[in-house]
Amino acid sequence: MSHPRVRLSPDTRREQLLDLGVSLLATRSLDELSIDLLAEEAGISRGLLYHYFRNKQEFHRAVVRRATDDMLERTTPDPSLDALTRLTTGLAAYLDYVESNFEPFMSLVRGAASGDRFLREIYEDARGVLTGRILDSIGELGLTRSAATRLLIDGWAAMVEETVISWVQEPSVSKDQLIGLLAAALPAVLHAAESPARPVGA
Amino acid sequence: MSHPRVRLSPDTRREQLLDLGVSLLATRSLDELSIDLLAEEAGISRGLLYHYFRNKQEFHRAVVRRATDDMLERTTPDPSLDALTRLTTGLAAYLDYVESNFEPFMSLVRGAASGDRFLREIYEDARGVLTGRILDSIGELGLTRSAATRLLIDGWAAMVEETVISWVQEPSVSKDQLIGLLAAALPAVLHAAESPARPVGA
DNA sequence: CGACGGTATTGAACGAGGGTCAATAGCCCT
DNA sequence: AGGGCTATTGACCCTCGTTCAATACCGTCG
Repeated sequence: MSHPRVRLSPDTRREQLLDLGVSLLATRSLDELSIDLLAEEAGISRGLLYHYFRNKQEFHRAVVRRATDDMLERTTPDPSLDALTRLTTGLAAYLDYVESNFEPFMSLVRGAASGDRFLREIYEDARGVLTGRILDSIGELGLTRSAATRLLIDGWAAMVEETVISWVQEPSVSKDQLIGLLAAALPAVLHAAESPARPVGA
Repeated sequence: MSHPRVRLSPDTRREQLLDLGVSLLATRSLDELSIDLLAEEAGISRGLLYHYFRNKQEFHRAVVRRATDDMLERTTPDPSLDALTRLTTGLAAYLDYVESNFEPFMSLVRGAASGDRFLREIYEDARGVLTGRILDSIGELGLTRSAATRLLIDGWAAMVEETVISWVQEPSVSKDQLIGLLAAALPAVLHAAESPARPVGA
């Protein structure tokens, strides 16, 4: 049951551990990813993990960061396309990613919400990249900016996330319809900002 | 340092522990709410907690459920108002709640995302109540239902949540403006569903 | 008003899991 | 082939959740 000691280069070992960590998220949540389990799966001792990561938190952060980098890379739109097509293909790629990596993706979203400030930052950075892509396309999409634009785009992103998660678990419309809905919701929300705000009661 | 033993009725004790749990969330995240800390603050031994709750998870769930019940109660709209006013006053109450209970609120949202299935259920139930209120008002708001309505209302709720959290941390518009934006976004999003979906590339 | 009994409460003990470190042994280099 | 650098180990400690038999508070009844 005990493995022979195998000596790898630091880079190789680190990569192995991160890759393994991400793949384990397919069947486990982040806080079920214990040092014990990882060491067992990697065929190393628990102690070794601490040569590569300061503690479990930092390891978790590194794993989540790797997963989000992967997600961002896979959803990068082709810059030669026009803004509207970038939006819809970006949404399609995002949807595909969530569909085929549901558990790791949920770990990202969950981790975001966990108490850990750094995990939350990783998540917010990732969302920032996604919304940044939109923000950059605003002019080309025929939309204008206001004080609330950033806020609303972030809100729209949250809506996309929630909707996609719900849809993957229970598809109530076709994939193309969903993409169409979400794409249409973006200008709809931003236009809502331009109509005067109604004063609230009292 | 050790307290004299105090014997309370089960109901009183349970209430005390739940109330204390909720109030401790004001300065701590859910997973920083340890048995040790709670026992210390309550002036009881750790063991006692296990007469009232099966384990820590169940205690956490009970605390979170209490916090969400509180939130739902405080944001219940006056049924004698018309639908649009219910919407805006409901949003205003929600905003007020998040403002004055930011940390406990974040614990709810965070817990939702944590690995715990039951915490997620509590969160989804709470959101379900909020969106149910909207769903019930749809006709009165002059909106129509389609296959995607539920999905989009959930999405809109996620947008509200995200936007409100961002806004509380960095108010970039006035409170009334924010409420106006969010209220306007609801019909905007639902109308977007009615325009035909654009087919996606390829 | 005092003892008595039910049960709320305790605290010591256990186990699981994170974190540390001096000792060990693979692999590359000459 | 041997030696040295350092990747790797495994035993140890500590924190924290959890259990349970023993204890003592408080309402009740004589």
